[in-house]
Amino acid sequence: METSKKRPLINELTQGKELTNQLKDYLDKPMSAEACEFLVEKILSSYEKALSMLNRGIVFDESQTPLSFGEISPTTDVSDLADSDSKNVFKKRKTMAKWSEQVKVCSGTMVEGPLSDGYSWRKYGQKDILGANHPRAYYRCTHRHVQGCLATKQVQRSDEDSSVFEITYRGRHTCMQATQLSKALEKTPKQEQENIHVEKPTQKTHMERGFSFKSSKGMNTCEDGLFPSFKFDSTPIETEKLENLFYLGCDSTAFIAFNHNLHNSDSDVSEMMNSTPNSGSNSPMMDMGFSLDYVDFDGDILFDITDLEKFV
DNA sequence: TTAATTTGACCGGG
DNA sequence: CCCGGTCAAATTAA
Repeated sequence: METSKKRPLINELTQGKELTNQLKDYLDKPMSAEACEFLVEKILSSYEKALSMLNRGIVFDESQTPLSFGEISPTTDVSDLADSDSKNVFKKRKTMAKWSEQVKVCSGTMVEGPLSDGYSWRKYGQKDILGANHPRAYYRCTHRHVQGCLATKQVQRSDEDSSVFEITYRGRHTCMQATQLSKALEKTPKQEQENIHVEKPTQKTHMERGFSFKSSKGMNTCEDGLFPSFKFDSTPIETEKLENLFYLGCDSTAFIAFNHNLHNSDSDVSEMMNSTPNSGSNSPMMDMGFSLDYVDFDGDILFDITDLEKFV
């Protein structure tokens, strides 16, 4: 690998390591969930960027305001959380991971299927941007309403080189993609499957369908409607990438897994912060059985708290 | 008939 | 008020 590409990679990994050390130091001390979440957020962000560089040979990252370590204080009071849920949501928006990649279209083959970056996206808007020759397309995770996954991306054709697309991702996926989901169910013992709790939200009409565990057609598709056909000039994607899809509760409270093997007696609603960058087929999460519950985007918890007790 | 895309309206921040 | 981002009704694709 050329040095020019190695450097940012090393930096990213180093930052990940330092942040992890920070988190480790804080483990024994009283630490607010918020601060913890923030740190984990940064760590995952680092690794994601690094992986992205490796996977695609792509490059670049801007955006993320550099982390000032002083911001994270173990003394940050948990009581802050109690009175400021709305503030937290606001902060969440601002601190949400954001990173960019430049993807070059393979000029020859126009026969290739639609681009897949391993996730399924749904286009929700397109805008002409001031000073840009091409419009910007907006995508959100297909599972937004079903699983509350807040990940989005923007795609914009480069002005200079129209074979280059700049893709800006915002927020990590908290959803389980279809492939992940079926895999999880395969490995979940029958009895535990029956315990999987499905809450049907009643407050939001667009969520009334509830969570579906059966694999339906179309769930595997990863459309990228803006670009009917092109592929990466660097090859690796798919399987390896797909193994890394399952992130829980990194950016948001949107998707929470409650595990009965965990004892959270002293915390009421404890978010599990658990990324499972497993390379094999068995993630710890998958093996233990869990329930999936809704939380709405604004942070309102939609499931009945009494249901929760069955699982903790 | 359902799911995805298109596209103008809408909204909030600067 | 302008601009970028999102919503949602209408339209098209599956």
